[in-house]
Amino acid sequence: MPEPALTPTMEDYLEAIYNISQGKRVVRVKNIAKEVGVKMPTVTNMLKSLCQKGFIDYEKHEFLELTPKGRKVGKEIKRRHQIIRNFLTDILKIDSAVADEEACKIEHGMSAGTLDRLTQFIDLARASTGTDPNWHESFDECRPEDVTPEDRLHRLKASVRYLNLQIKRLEAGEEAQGDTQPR
Amino acid sequence: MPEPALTPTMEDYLEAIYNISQGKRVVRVKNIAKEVGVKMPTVTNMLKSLCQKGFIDYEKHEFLELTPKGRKVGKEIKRRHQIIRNFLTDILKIDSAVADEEACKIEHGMSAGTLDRLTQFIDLARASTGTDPNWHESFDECRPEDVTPEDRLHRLKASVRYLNLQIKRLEAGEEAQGDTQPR
DNA sequence: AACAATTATTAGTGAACTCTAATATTGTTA
DNA sequence: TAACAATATTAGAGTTCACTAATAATTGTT
Repeated sequence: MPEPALTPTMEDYLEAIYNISQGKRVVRVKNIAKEVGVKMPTVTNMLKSLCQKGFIDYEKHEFLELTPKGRKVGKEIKRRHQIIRNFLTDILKIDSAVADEEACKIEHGMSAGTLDRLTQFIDLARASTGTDPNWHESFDECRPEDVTPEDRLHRLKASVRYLNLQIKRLEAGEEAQGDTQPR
Repeated sequence: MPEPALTPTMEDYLEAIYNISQGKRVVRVKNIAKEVGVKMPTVTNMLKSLCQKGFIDYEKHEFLELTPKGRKVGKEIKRRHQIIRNFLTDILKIDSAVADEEACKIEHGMSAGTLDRLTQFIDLARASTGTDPNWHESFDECRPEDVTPEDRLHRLKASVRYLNLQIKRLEAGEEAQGDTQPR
């Protein structure tokens, strides 16, 4: 049985409906149109299609609601959006508006597995800000103009020393472990 | 003057043509079809459109070539693809095939600025493997199946090679550039 | 209750991208 | 070179998603 064949566009609509239904007591065609960035007739068309596919309950001029199936999708897409957005703003320090815009386009192209991985990464990177000021900090100031070549050279050499130590340990059959956090 | 209005799909075709023209001496409709994942008539249609827009030189049954304009686009999209792919495989440790697939979908949604930022980040994360034992290590460990010591050794050595190259470049007074940003 | 304003739907169109089936061209080989 | 195989194009059609213009339904106001 071929799955519902949900297009990225449809996912966007479901996400929009999900978002609106969180903030307002009724979901209006007008609101969806604004959120998605299309005209109202386009929304009406899509609503028919989503209804027929079982993602929303919809009868014209009446209330419109996500079905459980539709809500699940909407929620998932929103989750993806936020994870990607977080990565862009918190890690890459991209401007918030730009991050939102790009998250919209990216969110349909990543699998759940990759998203999970990205989440783990963000969490860990955040946690690391405390334990190691280096990487995160220096990434902040890593804009071409900010880091002097000497700085960078210094950092690179330190890295090489560390890596060579790790390699030596590994080759000696030891468990390679960070010395600040032995487990 | 409104820009050429290049759709993501068109970008994919230009990337494909660019890739093929790197490996083979002639670019065939058949090859493009395979690379993009469509049937031949679909390619023919697109070729007309790309030719009309000035991205390729094309006359039916004859040789087909990217124009400078088209080559620029193809190269840029390929660059994006590789940066994203590198992030997915090297940082998130996503399986190579999956990474490729997802890079395809994501590559059209990110601005040049964000891509640059991501490049910087990848470079730094690689360098940080040494300076900070914590974040990167433990991130490796949250992986379902653990990395084998051989894998790790391999990776470490690659990092050292990479870093040494960077150092050499820096000491030679060159602009230090990551291999994620081939310009 | 009647009218105006807001909101929503229909009807008709068009662009982008894909397909299959049929046809044409080019290249190869006996 | 004639015939066959490989490659490419045309013709015609379908899906998805967007639009404008016109119409209808609902809601708010006097």
